Amino acid sequence: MTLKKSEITSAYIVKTVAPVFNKKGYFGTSMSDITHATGLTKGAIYGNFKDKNELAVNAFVYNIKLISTQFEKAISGNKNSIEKLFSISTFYHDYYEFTHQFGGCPILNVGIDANHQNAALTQKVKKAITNLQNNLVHILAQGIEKGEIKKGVSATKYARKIFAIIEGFVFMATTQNDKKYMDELTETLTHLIQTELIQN
Amino acid sequence: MTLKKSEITSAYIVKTVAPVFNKKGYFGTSMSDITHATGLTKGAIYGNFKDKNELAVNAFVYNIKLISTQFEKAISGNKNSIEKLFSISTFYHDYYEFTHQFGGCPILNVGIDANHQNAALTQKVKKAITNLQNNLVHILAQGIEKGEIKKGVSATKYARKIFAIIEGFVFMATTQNDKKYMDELTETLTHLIQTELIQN
DNA sequence: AACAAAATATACCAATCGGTATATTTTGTT
DNA sequence: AACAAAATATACCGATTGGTATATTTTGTT
Repeated sequence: MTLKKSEITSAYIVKTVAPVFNKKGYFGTSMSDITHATGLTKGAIYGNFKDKNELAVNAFVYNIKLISTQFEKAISGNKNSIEKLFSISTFYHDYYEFTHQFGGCPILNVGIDANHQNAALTQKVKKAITNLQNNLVHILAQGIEKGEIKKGVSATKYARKIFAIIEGFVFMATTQNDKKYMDELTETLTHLIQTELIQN
Repeated sequence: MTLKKSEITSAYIVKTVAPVFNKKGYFGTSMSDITHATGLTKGAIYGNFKDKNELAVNAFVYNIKLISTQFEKAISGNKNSIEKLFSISTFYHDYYEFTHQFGGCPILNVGIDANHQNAALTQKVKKAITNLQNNLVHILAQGIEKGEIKKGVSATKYARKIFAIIEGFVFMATTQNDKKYMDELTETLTHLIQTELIQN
Protein backbone atom coordinates (compact mmCIF):
# COMPACT_ATOMS: atom_id res chain seq x y z
CA MET A 1 0.00 0.00 0.00
CA THR A 2 1.38 3.37 -0.95
CA LEU A 3 -1.16 5.51 0.88
CA LYS A 4 -1.61 5.26 4.63
CA LYS A 5 -5.13 5.16 5.98
CA SER A 6 -4.62 8.40 7.85
CA GLU A 7 -3.60 10.13 4.66
CA ILE A 8 -6.81 9.03 2.96
CA THR A 9 -8.85 10.13 5.95
CA SER A 10 -7.03 13.47 6.19
CA ALA A 11 -7.66 14.13 2.51
CA TYR A 12 -11.30 13.15 2.91
CA ILE A 13 -11.74 15.45 5.91
CA VAL A 14 -10.14 18.41 4.17
CA LYS A 15 -12.18 17.90 1.03
CA THR A 16 -15.38 17.61 3.05
CA VAL A 17 -14.88 20.55 5.37
CA ALA A 18 -13.41 22.88 2.73
CA PRO A 19 -16.82 24.10 1.52
CA VAL A 20 -18.10 24.33 5.08
CA PHE A 21 -15.31 26.64 6.21
CA ASN A 22 -15.60 28.59 2.98
CA LYS A 23 -19.31 29.17 3.47
CA LYS A 24 -19.51 29.68 7.21
CA GLY A 25 -16.14 31.23 7.93
CA TYR A 26 -13.70 30.32 10.68
CA PHE A 27 -15.77 31.30 13.71
CA GLY A 28 -19.01 30.31 12.04
CA THR A 29 -17.75 26.76 11.64
CA SER A 30 -17.84 24.63 14.79
CA MET A 31 -16.17 21.32 15.45
CA SER A 32 -19.61 19.74 15.52
CA ASP A 33 -20.23 21.13 12.02
CA ILE A 34 -17.08 19.30 11.05
CA THR A 35 -17.96 15.98 12.68
CA HIS A 36 -21.45 16.11 11.18
CA ALA A 37 -20.19 16.95 7.70
CA THR A 38 -17.59 14.20 7.72
CA GLY A 39 -19.56 11.60 9.65
CA LEU A 40 -16.47 11.14 11.82
CA THR A 41 -15.89 11.76 15.49
CA LYS A 42 -13.60 14.19 17.23
CA GLY A 43 -11.15 11.38 17.77
CA ALA A 44 -10.67 10.98 14.04
CA ILE A 45 -10.48 14.71 13.42
CA TYR A 46 -7.97 15.50 16.16
CA GLY A 47 -6.03 12.36 15.35
CA ASN A 48 -5.31 13.84 11.94
CA PHE A 49 -5.20 17.56 12.64
CA LYS A 50 -3.66 19.51 15.47
CA ASP A 51 -6.53 21.92 15.93
CA LYS A 52 -9.33 23.82 14.22
CA ASN A 53 -6.92 26.34 12.81
CA GLU A 54 -4.80 23.73 11.03
CA LEU A 55 -7.98 22.33 9.56
CA ALA A 56 -9.12 25.74 8.34
CA VAL A 57 -5.77 26.42 6.72
CA ASN A 58 -5.80 23.05 4.95
CA ALA A 59 -9.36 23.67 3.79
CA PHE A 60 -8.41 27.02 2.30
CA VAL A 61 -5.34 25.60 0.60
CA TYR A 62 -7.54 22.87 -0.87
CA ASN A 63 -9.99 25.41 -2.28
CA ILE A 64 -7.23 27.53 -3.73
CA LYS A 65 -5.64 24.53 -5.38
CA LEU A 66 -9.00 23.76 -6.94
CA ILE A 67 -9.16 27.25 -8.40
CA SER A 68 -5.51 27.46 -9.40
CA THR A 69 -5.76 24.21 -11.29
CA GLN A 70 -8.70 25.46 -13.32
CA PHE A 71 -7.05 28.82 -13.77
CA GLU A 72 -3.85 27.30 -15.11
CA LYS A 73 -5.79 25.00 -17.37
CA ALA A 74 -7.44 28.08 -18.83
CA ILE A 75 -4.16 29.75 -19.72
CA SER A 76 -2.48 26.57 -20.98
CA GLY A 77 -2.12 25.51 -24.61
CA ASN A 78 -0.67 27.22 -27.64
CA LYS A 79 -1.97 30.72 -27.08
CA ASN A 80 -0.43 34.12 -27.38
CA SER A 81 -0.71 36.63 -24.53
CA ILE A 82 -3.90 38.24 -25.79
CA GLU A 83 -5.59 34.88 -26.24
CA LYS A 84 -4.57 33.95 -22.72
CA LEU A 85 -6.03 37.15 -21.35
CA PHE A 86 -9.31 36.38 -23.07
CA SER A 87 -9.16 32.86 -21.66
CA ILE A 88 -8.81 34.35 -18.19
CA SER A 89 -11.75 36.59 -18.94
CA THR A 90 -13.80 33.52 -19.87
CA PHE A 91 -12.59 31.63 -16.83
CA TYR A 92 -13.76 34.36 -14.49
CA HIS A 93 -17.04 34.71 -16.32
CA ASP A 94 -17.86 31.20 -15.15
CA TYR A 95 -16.05 31.65 -11.85
CA TYR A 96 -19.13 32.73 -9.93
CA GLU A 97 -20.98 29.52 -10.68
CA PHE A 98 -17.83 27.45 -10.33
CA THR A 99 -17.13 28.71 -6.81
CA HIS A 100 -20.80 28.77 -5.90
CA GLN A 101 -20.64 24.96 -5.43
CA PHE A 102 -18.27 25.36 -2.53
CA GLY A 103 -19.62 28.54 -1.01
CA GLY A 104 -18.32 31.41 -3.09
CA CYS A 105 -14.92 32.84 -3.87
CA PRO A 106 -12.47 31.63 -1.17
CA ILE A 107 -10.22 34.60 -1.76
CA LEU A 108 -12.99 37.05 -0.98
CA ASN A 109 -14.38 34.93 1.84
CA VAL A 110 -11.16 34.20 3.66
CA GLY A 111 -9.59 37.52 2.72
CA ILE A 112 -12.32 39.31 4.61
CA ASP A 113 -13.01 36.68 7.25
CA ALA A 114 -9.42 36.17 8.36
CA ASN A 115 -8.41 39.83 8.31
CA HIS A 116 -7.06 40.83 11.74
CA GLN A 117 -8.46 37.61 13.17
CA ASN A 118 -6.36 34.72 11.93
CA ALA A 119 -2.75 35.44 11.02
CA ALA A 120 -2.07 32.07 9.40
CA LEU A 121 -5.05 32.34 7.07
CA THR A 122 -4.38 36.00 6.32
CA GLN A 123 -0.89 35.06 5.17
CA LYS A 124 -2.23 32.22 3.00
CA VAL A 125 -4.72 34.49 1.22
CA LYS A 126 -2.09 37.11 0.64
CA LYS A 127 0.13 34.53 -0.97
CA ALA A 128 -2.68 32.98 -3.00
CA ILE A 129 -3.50 36.38 -4.47
CA THR A 130 0.14 37.07 -5.22
CA ASN A 131 0.47 33.73 -6.98
CA LEU A 132 -2.59 34.29 -9.16
CA GLN A 133 -1.47 37.83 -9.90
CA ASN A 134 1.98 36.61 -10.88
CA ASN A 135 0.43 34.45 -13.58
CA LEU A 136 -1.01 37.63 -15.00
CA VAL A 137 2.28 39.43 -14.70
CA HIS A 138 4.04 36.73 -16.72
CA ILE A 139 1.42 36.73 -19.43
CA LEU A 140 1.54 40.50 -19.71
CA ALA A 141 5.34 40.61 -19.66
CA GLN A 142 5.56 38.03 -22.41
CA GLY A 143 2.96 39.88 -24.44
CA ILE A 144 4.95 43.09 -24.14
CA GLU A 145 8.15 41.29 -25.08
CA LYS A 146 6.57 39.74 -28.15
CA GLY A 147 5.02 43.02 -29.23
CA GLU A 148 1.45 41.80 -28.77
CA ILE A 149 0.90 44.27 -25.97
CA LYS A 150 1.75 47.96 -26.01
CA LYS A 151 5.28 48.79 -24.97
CA GLY A 152 4.41 51.38 -22.33
CA VAL A 153 2.26 48.99 -20.29
CA SER A 154 3.44 48.05 -16.80
CA ALA A 155 2.89 44.32 -16.35
CA THR A 156 2.66 44.39 -12.57
CA LYS A 157 0.40 47.41 -12.52
CA TYR A 158 -2.04 45.89 -15.00
CA ALA A 159 -1.97 42.53 -13.25
CA ARG A 160 -3.02 44.32 -10.07
CA LYS A 161 -5.65 46.31 -11.90
CA ILE A 162 -7.15 43.31 -13.66
CA PHE A 163 -7.23 41.25 -10.49
CA ALA A 164 -8.83 44.06 -8.48
CA ILE A 165 -11.51 44.47 -11.13
CA ILE A 166 -12.20 40.74 -11.18
CA GLU A 167 -12.61 40.51 -7.41
CA GLY A 168 -14.79 43.59 -7.40
CA PHE A 169 -17.26 42.15 -9.86
CA VAL A 170 -17.26 38.76 -8.15
CA PHE A 171 -18.00 40.49 -4.86
CA MET A 172 -20.88 42.40 -6.39
CA ALA A 173 -22.34 39.32 -8.05
CA THR A 174 -22.17 37.51 -4.72
CA THR A 175 -23.63 40.11 -2.40
CA GLN A 176 -26.23 41.33 -4.87
CA ASN A 177 -26.97 37.77 -5.91
CA ASP A 178 -26.84 38.94 -9.50
CA LYS A 179 -25.03 36.87 -12.10
CA LYS A 180 -25.30 39.71 -14.60
CA TYR A 181 -22.26 41.25 -12.98
CA MET A 182 -20.24 38.43 -14.49
CA ASP A 183 -21.33 39.36 -18.00
CA GLU A 184 -20.34 42.92 -17.22
CA LEU A 185 -16.99 41.71 -15.93
CA THR A 186 -16.33 40.04 -19.27
CA GLU A 187 -17.36 43.20 -21.08
CA THR A 188 -15.10 45.30 -18.90
CA LEU A 189 -12.10 43.02 -19.35
CA THR A 190 -12.64 42.78 -23.09
CA HIS A 191 -12.78 46.54 -23.36
CA LEU A 192 -9.68 46.92 -21.20
CA ILE A 193 -7.69 44.43 -23.26
CA GLN A 194 -8.72 46.01 -26.54
CA THR A 195 -8.27 49.64 -25.64
CA GLU A 196 -5.41 49.57 -23.14
CA LEU A 197 -3.32 46.52 -23.90
CA ILE A 198 -3.48 45.32 -27.49
CA GLN A 199 -0.75 46.63 -29.77
CA ASN A 200 -2.42 47.38 -33.07
CA MET B 1 -35.22 66.61 28.69
CA THR B 2 -35.77 65.68 25.09
CA LEU B 3 -33.57 62.59 25.03
CA LYS B 4 -34.34 59.64 27.28
CA LYS B 5 -31.46 58.01 29.09
CA SER B 6 -32.02 54.75 27.27
CA GLU B 7 -31.73 56.53 23.95
CA ILE B 8 -28.37 57.97 24.93
CA THR B 9 -27.20 54.60 26.16
CA SER B 10 -28.45 52.83 23.04
CA ALA B 11 -26.65 55.31 20.84
CA TYR B 12 -23.50 54.93 22.92
CA ILE B 13 -23.66 51.14 22.71
CA VAL B 14 -24.16 51.13 18.94
CA LYS B 15 -21.39 53.62 18.37
CA THR B 16 -19.03 51.63 20.57
CA VAL B 17 -19.74 48.16 19.23
CA ALA B 18 -19.97 49.23 15.57
CA PRO B 19 -16.21 48.96 14.97
CA VAL B 20 -16.04 45.74 16.97
CA PHE B 21 -18.65 43.98 14.84
CA ASN B 22 -17.09 45.44 11.73
CA LYS B 23 -13.66 44.11 12.60
CA LYS B 24 -14.53 40.76 14.13
CA GLY B 25 -17.68 39.85 12.26
CA TYR B 26 -20.93 38.55 13.67
CA PHE B 27 -19.75 35.19 15.01
CA GLY B 28 -16.36 36.58 15.92
CA THR B 29 -17.99 39.11 18.21
CA SER B 30 -19.20 37.76 21.55
CA MET B 31 -21.49 39.38 24.08
CA SER B 32 -18.51 39.63 26.42
CA ASP B 33 -16.65 41.56 23.71
CA ILE B 34 -19.60 43.91 23.77
CA THR B 35 -19.79 44.32 27.54
CA HIS B 36 -16.04 44.89 27.73
CA ALA B 37 -16.03 47.43 24.90
CA THR B 38 -18.91 49.40 26.37
CA GLY B 39 -18.05 48.97 30.05
CA LEU B 40 -21.68 48.02 30.57
CA THR B 41 -23.25 44.80 31.77
CA LYS B 42 -25.54 42.39 29.98
CA GLY B 43 -28.45 43.97 31.82
CA ALA B 44 -27.83 47.29 30.12
CA ILE B 45 -27.23 45.70 26.73
CA TYR B 46 -30.28 43.46 26.75
CA GLY B 47 -32.35 46.23 28.29
CA ASN B 48 -31.76 48.26 25.15
CA PHE B 49 -31.51 45.60 22.45
CA LYS B 50 -33.53 42.46 21.86
CA ASP B 51 -30.58 40.25 20.99
CA LYS B 52 -27.14 40.08 19.43
CA ASN B 53 -28.58 40.20 15.95
CA GLU B 54 -30.44 43.46 16.52
CA LEU B 55 -27.22 44.91 17.88
CA ALA B 56 -25.24 43.78 14.82
CA VAL B 57 -27.82 45.26 12.46
CA ASN B 58 -27.77 48.59 14.30
CA ALA B 59 -23.99 48.58 14.26
CA PHE B 60 -23.91 48.05 10.51
CA VAL B 61 -26.50 50.74 9.90
CA TYR B 62 -24.42 53.10 12.01
CA ASN B 63 -21.30 52.42 9.97
CA ILE B 64 -23.13 52.83 6.69
CA LYS B 65 -24.62 56.11 7.81
CA LEU B 66 -21.11 57.29 8.63
CA ILE B 67 -19.98 56.45 5.12
CA SER B 68 -23.08 57.73 3.36
CA THR B 69 -22.80 61.06 5.10
CA GLN B 70 -19.22 61.52 3.91
CA PHE B 71 -20.11 60.25 0.48
CA GLU B 72 -22.97 62.69 0.08
CA LYS B 73 -20.84 65.51 1.38
CA ALA B 74 -18.35 64.68 -1.40
CA ILE B 75 -20.93 64.98 -4.15
CA SER B 76 -22.64 68.05 -2.72
CA GLY B 77 -22.09 71.63 -3.81
CA ASN B 78 -22.27 73.32 -7.15
CA LYS B 79 -20.64 70.70 -9.32
CA ASN B 80 -21.46 69.27 -12.67
CA SER B 81 -21.63 65.51 -13.18
CA ILE B 82 -17.99 65.11 -14.17
CA GLU B 83 -16.82 67.10 -11.19
CA LYS B 84 -18.98 64.96 -8.96
CA LEU B 85 -17.49 61.80 -10.42
CA PHE B 86 -14.02 63.11 -9.70
CA SER B 87 -15.14 63.99 -6.17
CA ILE B 88 -16.26 60.39 -5.71
CA SER B 89 -12.92 59.25 -7.02
CA THR B 90 -11.20 61.42 -4.43
CA PHE B 91 -13.54 60.23 -1.70
CA TYR B 92 -12.70 56.61 -2.36
CA HIS B 93 -9.02 57.35 -2.61
CA ASP B 94 -9.14 58.27 1.06
CA TYR B 95 -11.77 55.63 1.83
CA TYR B 96 -9.27 52.97 2.86
CA GLU B 97 -7.82 55.09 5.63
CA PHE B 98 -11.21 56.50 6.53
CA THR B 99 -12.72 53.07 7.10
CA HIS B 100 -9.53 51.69 8.61
CA GLN B 101 -10.42 53.49 11.87
CA PHE B 102 -13.46 51.31 12.33
CA GLY B 103 -12.13 48.06 10.93
CA GLY B 104 -12.28 48.34 7.17
CA CYS B 105 -15.03 48.69 4.61
CA PRO B 106 -18.32 47.59 6.23
CA ILE B 107 -19.80 46.74 2.86
CA LEU B 108 -17.04 44.27 2.08
CA ASN B 109 -16.90 42.99 5.65
CA VAL B 110 -20.59 42.45 6.22
CA GLY B 111 -21.27 41.58 2.60
CA ILE B 112 -18.97 38.59 2.91
CA ASP B 113 -19.53 37.85 6.58
CA ALA B 114 -23.32 37.80 6.49
CA ASN B 115 -23.68 35.93 3.20
CA HIS B 116 -25.80 32.82 3.73
CA GLN B 117 -25.44 33.27 7.47
CA ASN B 118 -27.50 36.24 8.56
CA ALA B 119 -30.51 37.15 6.44
CA ALA B 120 -31.21 40.48 8.14
CA LEU B 121 -27.66 41.72 7.64
CA THR B 122 -27.49 40.37 4.10
CA GLN B 123 -30.56 42.40 3.23
CA LYS B 124 -29.11 45.52 4.82
CA VAL B 125 -25.87 45.28 2.83
CA LYS B 126 -27.75 44.68 -0.37
CA LYS B 127 -29.79 47.81 0.24
CA ALA B 128 -26.79 49.86 1.29
CA ILE B 129 -25.03 49.00 -1.94
CA THR B 130 -28.13 49.80 -3.97
CA ASN B 131 -28.44 53.16 -2.26
CA LEU B 132 -24.83 54.12 -2.92
CA GLN B 133 -25.08 52.90 -6.48
CA ASN B 134 -28.24 54.93 -7.02
CA ASN B 135 -26.33 58.08 -6.18
CA LEU B 136 -24.03 57.21 -9.05
CA VAL B 137 -26.94 56.45 -11.34
CA HIS B 138 -28.41 59.89 -10.70
CA ILE B 139 -25.15 61.68 -11.31
CA LEU B 140 -24.57 59.78 -14.53
CA ALA B 141 -28.15 60.26 -15.72
CA GLN B 142 -27.95 63.99 -15.10
CA GLY B 143 -24.61 64.15 -16.86
CA ILE B 144 -26.06 62.43 -19.88
CA GLU B 145 -29.07 64.70 -19.87
CA LYS B 146 -26.93 67.81 -19.72
CA GLY B 147 -24.60 66.57 -22.44
CA GLU B 148 -21.60 66.33 -20.15
CA ILE B 149 -21.51 62.57 -20.56
CA LYS B 150 -21.70 60.65 -23.83
CA LYS B 151 -25.21 59.90 -25.02
CA GLY B 152 -24.77 56.15 -25.49
CA VAL B 153 -23.71 55.53 -21.89
CA SER B 154 -26.01 53.43 -19.71
CA ALA B 155 -26.24 55.11 -16.32
CA THR B 156 -27.14 51.99 -14.38
CA LYS B 157 -24.52 49.87 -16.10
CA TYR B 158 -21.75 52.35 -15.40
CA ALA B 159 -22.87 52.86 -11.84
CA ARG B 160 -22.55 49.10 -11.36
CA LYS B 161 -19.20 49.04 -13.11
CA ILE B 162 -17.74 51.91 -11.13
CA PHE B 163 -18.94 50.50 -7.84
CA ALA B 164 -17.59 47.03 -8.60
CA ILE B 165 -14.21 48.52 -9.49
CA ILE B 166 -14.14 50.56 -6.31
CA GLU B 167 -14.92 47.59 -4.07
CA GLY B 168 -12.37 45.48 -5.92
CA PHE B 169 -9.54 47.90 -5.27
CA VAL B 170 -10.60 48.43 -1.67
CA PHE B 171 -10.60 44.68 -1.16
CA MET B 172 -7.13 44.37 -2.63
CA ALA B 173 -5.76 47.22 -0.55
CA THR B 174 -7.20 45.60 2.56
CA THR B 175 -6.09 42.01 2.08
CA GLN B 176 -2.73 42.89 0.59
CA ASN B 177 -2.29 45.63 3.17
CA ASP B 178 -1.15 47.89 0.36
CA LYS B 179 -2.40 51.45 0.15
CA LYS B 180 -0.93 51.84 -3.32
CA TYR B 181 -4.06 50.12 -4.64
CA MET B 182 -5.95 53.25 -3.73
CA ASP B 183 -3.74 55.38 -5.94
CA GLU B 184 -4.32 52.90 -8.71
CA LEU B 185 -8.07 53.09 -8.09
CA THR B 186 -7.96 56.83 -8.63
CA GLU B 187 -5.95 56.34 -11.79
CA THR B 188 -8.39 53.74 -13.06
CA LEU B 189 -11.44 55.89 -12.32
CA THR B 190 -9.85 58.95 -13.87
CA HIS B 191 -9.05 57.00 -17.02
CA LEU B 192 -12.54 55.54 -17.13
CA ILE B 193 -14.21 58.95 -16.77
CA GLN B 194 -12.02 60.53 -19.40
CA THR B 195 -12.13 57.79 -22.01
CA GLU B 196 -15.57 56.29 -21.54
CA LEU B 197 -17.79 58.97 -20.05
CA ILE B 198 -16.77 62.52 -20.89
CA GLN B 199 -18.45 64.07 -23.92
CA ASN B 200 -15.77 66.02 -25.73
C1' DA C 1 -4.18 -16.70 14.03
C1' DA C 2 -1.65 -13.67 17.00
C1' DC C 3 -0.03 -9.44 18.03
C1' DA C 4 1.61 -4.57 17.90
C1' DA C 5 0.63 -0.28 15.97
C1' DA C 6 -2.23 2.80 13.94
C1' DA C 7 -6.60 4.91 13.68
C1' DT C 8 -11.04 5.95 15.37
C1' DA C 9 -14.80 6.26 18.93
C1' DT C 10 -16.40 7.41 23.50
C1' DA C 11 -16.70 10.04 27.36
C1' DC C 12 -15.40 13.71 29.44
C1' DC C 13 -13.31 18.57 30.61
C1' DA C 14 -13.35 23.64 31.86
C1' DA C 15 -14.63 27.72 29.57
C1' DT C 16 -17.57 30.34 27.09
C1' DC C 17 -21.67 31.03 24.47
C1' DG C 18 -26.24 33.86 24.04
C1' DG C 19 -29.83 34.90 26.93
C1' DT C 20 -32.97 35.70 31.21
C1' DA C 21 -34.95 36.47 35.92
C1' DT C 22 -34.40 39.22 39.51
C1' DA C 23 -32.22 42.46 42.54
C1' DT C 24 -30.43 47.03 42.83
C1' DT C 25 -29.65 51.59 41.46
C1' DT C 26 -30.75 55.80 39.06
C1' DT C 27 -34.06 58.87 37.34
C1' DG C 28 -38.06 62.10 36.77
C1' DT C 29 -42.36 63.61 39.05
C1' DT C 30 -45.11 65.04 42.73
C1' DA D 1 -38.36 63.96 50.54
C1' DA D 2 -41.18 60.25 48.84
C1' DC D 3 -42.33 57.31 45.44
C1' DA D 4 -43.01 54.94 40.94
C1' DA D 5 -40.83 53.93 36.82
C1' DA D 6 -37.04 53.38 34.16
C1' DA D 7 -32.50 51.68 33.64
C1' DT D 8 -28.69 48.99 34.96
C1' DA D 9 -26.19 45.30 37.64
C1' DT D 10 -25.90 40.70 39.48
C1' DA D 11 -26.37 36.04 39.37
C1' DC D 12 -27.68 32.52 37.10
C1' DC D 13 -29.40 29.17 33.13
C1' DG D 14 -28.81 25.23 29.73
C1' DA D 15 -26.32 24.57 25.60
C1' DT D 16 -22.32 24.60 23.05
C1' DT D 17 -17.55 25.68 22.40
C1' DG D 18 -12.65 23.72 21.27
C1' DG D 19 -9.99 20.27 23.01
C1' DT D 20 -8.19 15.85 25.52
C1' DA D 21 -7.57 11.30 27.89
C1' DT D 22 -8.70 6.93 27.33
C1' DA D 23 -11.09 2.96 25.54
C1' DT D 24 -12.09 0.42 21.46
C1' DT D 25 -11.63 -0.94 16.85
C1' DT D 26 -9.19 -1.54 12.56
C1' DT D 27 -5.05 -2.42 10.19
C1' DG D 28 -0.61 -4.44 8.51
C1' DT D 29 2.96 -7.80 9.75
C1' DT D 30 4.70 -12.04 11.30
